Amino acid sequence: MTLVEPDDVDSGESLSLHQRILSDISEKILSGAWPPGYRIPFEHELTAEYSCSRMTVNKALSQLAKAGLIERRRRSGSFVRQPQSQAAVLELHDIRIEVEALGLPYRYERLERLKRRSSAEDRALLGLSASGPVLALESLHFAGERPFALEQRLINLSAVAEAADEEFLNIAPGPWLIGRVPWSEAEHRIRAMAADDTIADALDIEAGAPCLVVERRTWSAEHPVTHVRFIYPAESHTLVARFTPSQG
Amino acid sequence: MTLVEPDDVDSGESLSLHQRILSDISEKILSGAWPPGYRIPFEHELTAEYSCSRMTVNKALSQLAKAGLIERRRRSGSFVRQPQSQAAVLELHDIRIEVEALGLPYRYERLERLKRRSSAEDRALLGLSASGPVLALESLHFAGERPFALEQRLINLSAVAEAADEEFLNIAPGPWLIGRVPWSEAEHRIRAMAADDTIADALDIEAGAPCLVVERRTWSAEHPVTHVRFIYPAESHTLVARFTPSQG
DNA sequence: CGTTTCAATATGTATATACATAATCGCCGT
DNA sequence: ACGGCGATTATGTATATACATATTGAAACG
Repeated sequence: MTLVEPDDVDSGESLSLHQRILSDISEKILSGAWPPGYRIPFEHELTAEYSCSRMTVNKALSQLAKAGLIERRRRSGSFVRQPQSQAAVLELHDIRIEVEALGLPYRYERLERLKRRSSAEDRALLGLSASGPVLALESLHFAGERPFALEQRLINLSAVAEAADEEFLNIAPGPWLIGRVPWSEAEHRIRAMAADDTIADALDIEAGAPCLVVERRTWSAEHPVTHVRFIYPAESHTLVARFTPSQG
Repeated sequence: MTLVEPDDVDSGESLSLHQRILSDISEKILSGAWPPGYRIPFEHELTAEYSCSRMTVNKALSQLAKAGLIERRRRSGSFVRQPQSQAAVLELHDIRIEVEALGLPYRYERLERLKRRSSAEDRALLGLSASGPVLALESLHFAGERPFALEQRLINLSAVAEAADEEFLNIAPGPWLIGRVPWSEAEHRIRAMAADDTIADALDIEAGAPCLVVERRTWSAEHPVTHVRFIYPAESHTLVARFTPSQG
């Protein structure tokens, strides 16, 4: 199997060896270069590959195993796992589900789609250290006739290469990503915000009106996958607001 | 500070040293013996404590740091972190929120509360290796006058000692646990089930009627915290059912 | 021919060691 | 006093080594 020589990927600034092995291998798995069932190189081969000790390789592989990307079998080697079934890990805030739970018809509309090299802001949002290609998407989710949520999403194309070929006209990025990327961790942030002109226009509310913003960053084995920001008009969507303080 | 001598905790069967250090320390943190801000022993002290090498201690502490239970500062030591704010990590399937999102009045009722030594089944559900005290709770969540969901919960008292003193008459276990236990990982399982007599009686449906079962296991830094099973009558709650296959 | 045994192999865990890095403390000179 | 600078200290990362353990595959045996 053709492995990328470590020298070829030397664009990374000053990651630890351990981190580099980890991200190299996750990238190969997430990109599909190493499909499920594929036997990844033995520890002693990777030792030669990266010219480092077995302990370092072992630490990285153990971490990948803990993250669920690979499965390790004594005497046999380490194998890429089947992508985790969707039932195992739930995606929160699937807008379709939220909308339909309210008994309203759901509709999705893609507004913008832009492939670009990650800006500093993109990297901050995604939690990326190095620069690379990203896909920026802006979409609207409707509940009946009314705009229900504005979605601003960044997809890390280094982690999910196939997203570059998807127009996202008929499918929302969220559902598309589920099942394709076995995400291992997610971080949420919720806050209130006044709608600026762009948002107000998109959501058909008044500029300055309060909005609820839910941001989620998703990783797959230390590898940033996506950052998404859902913006809800406060009046039409008080649901998530109850998460914040109360709980009495 | 008085540390529990490793010899005193020798009831563990054959955990690796690394695992033992990890669970010892998480237990102290989760039980409150080492409060937020407390400086845990230095690596070289733990080295003496467990008579092992610094590498082993280091690996365990690094893992605890990654899980968010402690914060490590060079030259200063390692410190117990403030429990993660509720906004940082969302609790899914909070029944109150689900019910109120439907526009119905919410009510909670505790049915049973039983403190016992964990059975084999309890341990399997929680993912515990060793035996220990657990709290078994059964509760009902109402939407208006109708039962909305039956909750069967196990709480690992080794991880959440204070739960032993709570009657859970006026507060549901879910909200109670949030904010008290900084959970780091959760696993979900969704399936369909026919209601047996007990469930049918509790939910006021016919025996054999289809139910949706959502199970969640929660960990805090490798430490099993709780297992909960929500049982919804299929007709009254089609929301989560949409998670399963479709997504086309 | 089927079963048992044994050696080979890949991972699992632990050790001792070394050096890098960041943050703090205290000394010292102005 | 005060500000800078170096020594100290705790963690971060990596190495080489050793032995344990599980599993496979093949040889030995009844």
